[in-house]
Amino acid sequence: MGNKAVNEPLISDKTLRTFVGYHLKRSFNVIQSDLIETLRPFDLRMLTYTALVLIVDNPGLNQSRLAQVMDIERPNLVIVIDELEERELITRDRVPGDRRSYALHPTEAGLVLYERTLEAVTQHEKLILAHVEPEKLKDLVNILNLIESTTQGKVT
Amino acid sequence: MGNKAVNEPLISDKTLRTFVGYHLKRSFNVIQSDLIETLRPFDLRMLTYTALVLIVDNPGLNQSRLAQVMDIERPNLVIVIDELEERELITRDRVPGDRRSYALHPTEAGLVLYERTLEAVTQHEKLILAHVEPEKLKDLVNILNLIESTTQGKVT
DNA sequence: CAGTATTGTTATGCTTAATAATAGTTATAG
DNA sequence: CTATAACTATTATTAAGCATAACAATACTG
Repeated sequence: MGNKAVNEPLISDKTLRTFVGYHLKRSFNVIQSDLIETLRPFDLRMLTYTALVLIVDNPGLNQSRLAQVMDIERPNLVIVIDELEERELITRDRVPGDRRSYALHPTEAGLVLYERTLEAVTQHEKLILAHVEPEKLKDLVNILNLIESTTQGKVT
Repeated sequence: MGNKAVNEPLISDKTLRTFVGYHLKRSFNVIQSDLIETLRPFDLRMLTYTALVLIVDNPGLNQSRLAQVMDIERPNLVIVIDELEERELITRDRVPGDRRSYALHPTEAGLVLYERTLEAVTQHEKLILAHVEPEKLKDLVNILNLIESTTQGKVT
């Protein structure tokens, strides 16, 4: 009997807590863990999911542009696109004007998966943020947009 | 002449923007990029820096406890501690009561590096967040704390 | 046409993070 | 007191995420 915690001296992260980045990381970790679990049944990782969503929302875009928007290097996108193509969720279509690049389009299966995951992800995020007032979430996003705009402006 | 952007069709991430996690990640990336650059001159990575700070703030803690607070697995902490020890920034001291564990303490050099990096990191974060009102940063941290508290409560 | 830029790709390395298995040590149950 | 369980640190291995260098095919430009 007796709580185990009595043996565990409390650790202070007071210095780290003075950094906004530390709080951002910890909060993101909570959301990310949930997202990974949410995507698991669909056999999607965060990157492949992000790519799928962007391809559905912007059919016909090429890999360079997609990598730019996703803020990753082109080489890293290749395996993501490979995977989506192998699973027949998207197609790499040659574009008449430029034989170097591919136009990326979702397949029917891709669209179906998009719809189903969108619903699941939306639902899960709603659940995990249920205890935060909607008003505060709006404020949060507004402030985060301010921080984002420090460097990034690659997306409409 | 002529803006290059006319050739680049605008890409929409409107679906992703409906997710708070997406904004969290993008904001964190801005801060993280800056932090990595800030730590580079000190030859510290984020993990080693975090460990150093926590050891300075909580001298004598052991690796299990530290891993718990840092939210990583114990095996992953070993190399971090190895590196800090090799650079003589911390010591692994045997504890009289329990010959299994080590008590981690900062060395003089560790304390000095701690002070110097703390100043640099604080300064850099202040700069990168200069265009966000202090009031909003306070709100931000409060809301992030709410989100953090969803799952995590390992730290004082 | 010659030289340069772009697209996609391969190869490679680094950082972060997880799991499995192990040795040494401590705690506990019978 | 001995067998078993639990804990600490470690090694090895794996995978995700992200970066750079180099390259072939194609397109652009002076």
